Amino acid sequence: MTTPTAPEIRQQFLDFFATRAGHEVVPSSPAVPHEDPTLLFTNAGMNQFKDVFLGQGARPYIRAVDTQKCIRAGGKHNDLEDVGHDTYHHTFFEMLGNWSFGDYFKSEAIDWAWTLLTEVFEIDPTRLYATWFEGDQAQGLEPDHEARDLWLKYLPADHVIPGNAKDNFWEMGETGPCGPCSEIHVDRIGGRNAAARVNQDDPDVLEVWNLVFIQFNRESETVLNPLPARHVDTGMGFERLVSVLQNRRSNYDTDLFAGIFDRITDVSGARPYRGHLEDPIDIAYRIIADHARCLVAAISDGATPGADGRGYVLRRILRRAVRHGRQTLGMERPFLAAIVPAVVEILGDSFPEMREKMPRVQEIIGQEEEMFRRTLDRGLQLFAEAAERSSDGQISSIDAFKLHDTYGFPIDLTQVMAEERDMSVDAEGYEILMDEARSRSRGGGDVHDPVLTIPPDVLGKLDFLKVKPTDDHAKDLGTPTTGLIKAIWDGRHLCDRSQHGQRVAVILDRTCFYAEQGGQVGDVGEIHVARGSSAGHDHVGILEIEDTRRVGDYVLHIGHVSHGAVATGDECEVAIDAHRRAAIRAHHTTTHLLNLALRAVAGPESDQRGSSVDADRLRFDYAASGPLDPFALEEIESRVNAAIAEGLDVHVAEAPLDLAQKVNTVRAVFGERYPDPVRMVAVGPTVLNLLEGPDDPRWLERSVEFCGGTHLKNTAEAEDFVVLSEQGLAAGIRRVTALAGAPARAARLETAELEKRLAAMESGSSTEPIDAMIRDFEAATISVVDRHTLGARIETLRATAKTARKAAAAENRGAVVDAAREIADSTEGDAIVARIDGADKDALLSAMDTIRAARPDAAVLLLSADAQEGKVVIVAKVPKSLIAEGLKAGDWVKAAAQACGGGGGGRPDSAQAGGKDPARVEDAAEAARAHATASRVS
RNA sequence: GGGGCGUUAGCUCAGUUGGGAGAGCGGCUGCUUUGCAAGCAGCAGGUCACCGGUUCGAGACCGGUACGCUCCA
Repeated sequence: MTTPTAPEIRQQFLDFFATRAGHEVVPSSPAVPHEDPTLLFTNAGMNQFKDVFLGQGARPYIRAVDTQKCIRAGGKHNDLEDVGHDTYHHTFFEMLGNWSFGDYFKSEAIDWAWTLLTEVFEIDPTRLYATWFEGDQAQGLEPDHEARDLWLKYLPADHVIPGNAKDNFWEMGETGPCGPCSEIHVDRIGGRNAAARVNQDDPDVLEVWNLVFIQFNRESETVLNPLPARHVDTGMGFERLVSVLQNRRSNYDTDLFAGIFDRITDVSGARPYRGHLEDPIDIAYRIIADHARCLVAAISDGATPGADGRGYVLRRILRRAVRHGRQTLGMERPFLAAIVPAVVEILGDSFPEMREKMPRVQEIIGQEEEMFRRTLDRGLQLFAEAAERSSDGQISSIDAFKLHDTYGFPIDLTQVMAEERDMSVDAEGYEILMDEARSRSRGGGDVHDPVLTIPPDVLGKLDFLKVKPTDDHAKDLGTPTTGLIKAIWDGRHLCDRSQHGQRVAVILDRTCFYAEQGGQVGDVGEIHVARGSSAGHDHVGILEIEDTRRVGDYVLHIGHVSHGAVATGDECEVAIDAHRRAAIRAHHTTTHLLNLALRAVAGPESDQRGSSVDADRLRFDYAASGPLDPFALEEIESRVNAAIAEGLDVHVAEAPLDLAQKVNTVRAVFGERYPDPVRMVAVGPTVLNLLEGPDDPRWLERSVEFCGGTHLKNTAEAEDFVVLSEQGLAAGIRRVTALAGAPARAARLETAELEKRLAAMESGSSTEPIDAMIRDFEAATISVVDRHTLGARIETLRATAKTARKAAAAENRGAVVDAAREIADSTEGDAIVARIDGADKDALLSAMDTIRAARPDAAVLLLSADAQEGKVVIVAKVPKSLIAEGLKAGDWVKAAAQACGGGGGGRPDSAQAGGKDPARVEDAAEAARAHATASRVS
């Protein structure tokens, strides 16, 4: 028998379920889940079907088979530190899976798994073991005898093993769908009974496949409810399967990794990979190969290394790979980008996006590696300082921790470097500090608002109660409508009624509210119950709606009862805040125009990466390698305004997805899944025009997007468009913030106001201080284009004002120094007290220098009254000889300052003070003279 | 999401208990020279990120904002 290759094995799996059992072959969802912010990375095959299990979504098929890109490197499943040290941990792996959505269950799933493993893959049946759930009394869970009995059809009793809740009861999270599971394990050795080694982390007896039977929803730690529909979710680790079928003892000894190892050998010049577990060089090989696969998968799906969230996880992975490459394989220069093609060579056929995005992936990895090099350089310097400080040959725990926590210098590197200097590191103290930091940063876990969503079993109940999906066709018009209250959800229960002050989510039979979706915020507004309920009660209630969300096909109106009470069955009048909606519509339509303008100005690579459409502004995030210059921003602003001036009609219609995607100008959002039929929003041409001639080059100048949002009827209604700012969000992602409609008009007014003031200053007809102008200018909400032009003019003014100020100060200082000379010449005694009005602190100190140059042995106290500013400045210096006689500068100025409503202090030889009452400056001078005399008498 | 650190001249960074904003490199000028980062002297260059507070007085202390780095989840 010839050894099958990895691609062959993958294909056999997909074919088996597709041809024998009618499964739909579904592509992997992205390894970076754009739609689910609660999840750092796709970490299991079920992620892309989560909405189905939650009862919030459906698919056109009830059986599916796929291979899913998975990353486990952050959050709950974190295998990062294990990778490299054993034969089977990965940060990136493929999960093969077959799925039943309310269709087949345990018996079919187990039969097919057995057939595939023993007949198609020809695994020796005596090497297979199966586990089943033994039940858990504490949680009130029954044993899964059904699964046990199904396995006993194929396996002898000593190969069918019971397992506890930890191993054999699968849960999606603390709450949510769950159920018993059954694992299949393979003994690589054979010819023995390995039952005792199952689930013992024995590298030769490993779990290959987990069959999960989802039949409950967990509401809380103690409450489990049966699900309306039961599902099957299976997951088989592809790399493990390949190692078994290729008869290798390590996942890393398969053709999934060989090509990557060869490439690392070429790039590093190190000796080839030998596959030893303890060998540092082989460990480095495994780490680099695994991490390279992970980085390629994540970055080609749109993630970028960064400072938080998934970006931070990627940064750590990259740094770990780079460190092992440098420390162990001796690669001084950036190398990781050069490994990428080897990864793409192996995985690119299964995941075409890797091939497509390869140049960009290499660019991002190259930049990040360069950045890490700078961090290391800085760390080296700080390490040297820390080593210098150490007196006992040990780097202190505080230094080690600070190097790590504040400067990102990894602890193991600190240890290596310490050893090179025959020093050690206080690792225990470091761990204590690290634990403290960890518990500090835990703390505030976000409290999610239970009213905002509805768990699957309650959704099932709604279905049972025949609450139909909300008809929200009226949302596009947004005009007031009437409806019936079908359900009230208080975050825990469905209620019949809700009273004044309560916060609830209300489901109506129909609504004109728009639920948050596609970046557009949900509507706010009011729901009035004006008449009695069907039961004839005579009551009135008002709901203030603060937010609108969608759960499955229901629209949730979230708010509190501000007056009276409301009950299910009530008829109500439904009205959104129409002014707010108008601003939102203007922002949404101009967001589309902005997207188009960006493509024209910044190039076709500037894909949308996020969007927020609110009443007071819009934000648009896009992929970009660098910032937009002022001319590009001006071009974008004027392109959008040109489309507004044209008065183009906005057409909205649904179209079959396959036809819609053929339209040449459509720009789909990366990683987004679109429904079929899809809703098209076209600015200019009608949807019919587009579908009839999808290749018409004229469309390329028009905006056409797949979008569920609410839009203007005609671009002219937007009136104006203003780009507020353009800034970097993360490496490779930039954000444009902009305004349209009324907020844009306000911005233009503000610009006009500033321009008027500026012009007055330029012509000399205004004496307004430039500093006030600059403050207002910086705080202003105005177009970035206007900011640029006004900014240049302000800069000119500022430079002029600065020169003038300096000249005035120099002149003043000249006059002050002249006065000082006179004082030096005309004053008797060795304690000089004199006034030089109109001098600021610096000028007064210059005067001081002048006098002391002429009279080195004299103590000098100078006062300056500034009637305009309303204050008095006092400085004093006393030579050593007079300090000895009891005259201290600090006391001296204090005595003077107190006489004119102030205070002050300083050293005995030099002090400064201030007073608040210029009218009493002569009193202050008198007090100073008195103090000088009195202090020296005593 | 929660911490830590940073932001001072064109660049790299000092700045002690709050009391006159500094160094090195770079720039300009002059001199001396002209073999490897030349030497000497002089000069210019700063809303100490921004806003508010405490104070007679803030680069420094307190609060907030922005940006950057970094750690943890």
